[in-house]
Amino acid sequence: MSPPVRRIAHLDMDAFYASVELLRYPELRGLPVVIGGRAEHKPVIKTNGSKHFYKLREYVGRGVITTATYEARAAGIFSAMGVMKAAQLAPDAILLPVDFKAYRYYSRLFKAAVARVTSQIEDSGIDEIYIDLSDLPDDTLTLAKRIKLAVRDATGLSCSIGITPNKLLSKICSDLEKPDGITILEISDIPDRIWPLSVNKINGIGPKATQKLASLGITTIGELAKAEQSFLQIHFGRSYSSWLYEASHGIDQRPVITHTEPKSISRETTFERDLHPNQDRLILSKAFATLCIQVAEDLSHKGYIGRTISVKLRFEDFYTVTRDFTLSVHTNDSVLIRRAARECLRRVPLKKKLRLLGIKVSSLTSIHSMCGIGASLQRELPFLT
DNA sequence: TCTGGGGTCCTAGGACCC
DNA sequence: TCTGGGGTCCTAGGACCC
Repeated sequence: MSPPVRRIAHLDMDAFYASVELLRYPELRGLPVVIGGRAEHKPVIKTNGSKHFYKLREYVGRGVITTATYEARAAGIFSAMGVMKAAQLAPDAILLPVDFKAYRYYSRLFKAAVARVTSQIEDSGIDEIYIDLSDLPDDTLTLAKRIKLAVRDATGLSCSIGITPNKLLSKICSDLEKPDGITILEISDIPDRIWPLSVNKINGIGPKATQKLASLGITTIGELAKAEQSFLQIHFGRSYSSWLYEASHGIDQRPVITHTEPKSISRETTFERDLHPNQDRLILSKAFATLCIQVAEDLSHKGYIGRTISVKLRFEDFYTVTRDFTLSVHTNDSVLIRRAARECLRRVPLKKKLRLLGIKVSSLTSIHSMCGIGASLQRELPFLT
């Protein structure tokens, strides 16, 4: 007997960061607005109460777009595009700085609203979730409408929902009727609705795999589904090729995971200008110390200690290296983290200018889980007392 | 006009142990 | 003197995602 067909929803907030900003600045509705760049481009409130918004053409320097309103997307602007490039496409688009505190607040609001419908929710980033509706009595369209209404009531924001028998298909479908859409698909709809789409619509097929597939004459999911498995295996290896086959046929058994523990906590920063390892030594070591302190604070706020410390360096030519060092004990102490990170740094030849510096702590364990440990171990962990 | 910051997962080689 | 696998940990890099 085959297992019962599941009903898995993927909910994706529409242009989330930009939409949150429009709640704050409703006068910008209908205009091309992009979120990104550095913090100093906050709107200026004039003495007569009117606001001055920065435009893309006024921006100088590094930075990328994180979100754009649908009006700005119409000009060809997308996430991860350099701000300077976006400025060429739409010089008069409004530029707002990112405000993660606000987005996290609205993220909590919409997730809490959905949680009042069902607790079977998997977090999948700040603006999207998977929901397992299998055990709910109502029909699928009714549930989709109820969830969208709950999100709108709680936040004033719209979202798009895809509902299919699994996460892979639902993730594709939530994107099909954006914004404010509902897409419900069954397995039998795959040839008509999924196969015409480009392979990169599959979550897990990124730029590299897309390019490689294109070089093999495969651009749509349907073409991928018709490819010989032995042919794919030659080019992608056994594990990835069998996943490609299953994905293209809409096969995905992954459950909705309602709770996960973080695997790593990190901080990194891209400098305003590339820094020379010697001439800018003071600036660099200040940044290095700050990152260690920030990671240590993040760890203790979130209640974790870790024992693998990593540094990440990105040079002026974008070449990136990482080094890590595993301590014998877990820690959230910035001094221990800095000491280990410095050991990592000594293993990197510093010949070129630096663009980015990052610190990561992994091999995490929650301080909660350490509560029952014996006295001998506690002596090793003085920061717990 | 180059390309942010926070993550996850996978691969692969070497050390080390049984 | 030569020849084994299996399992786990550590380290480094890369693809991918939001």
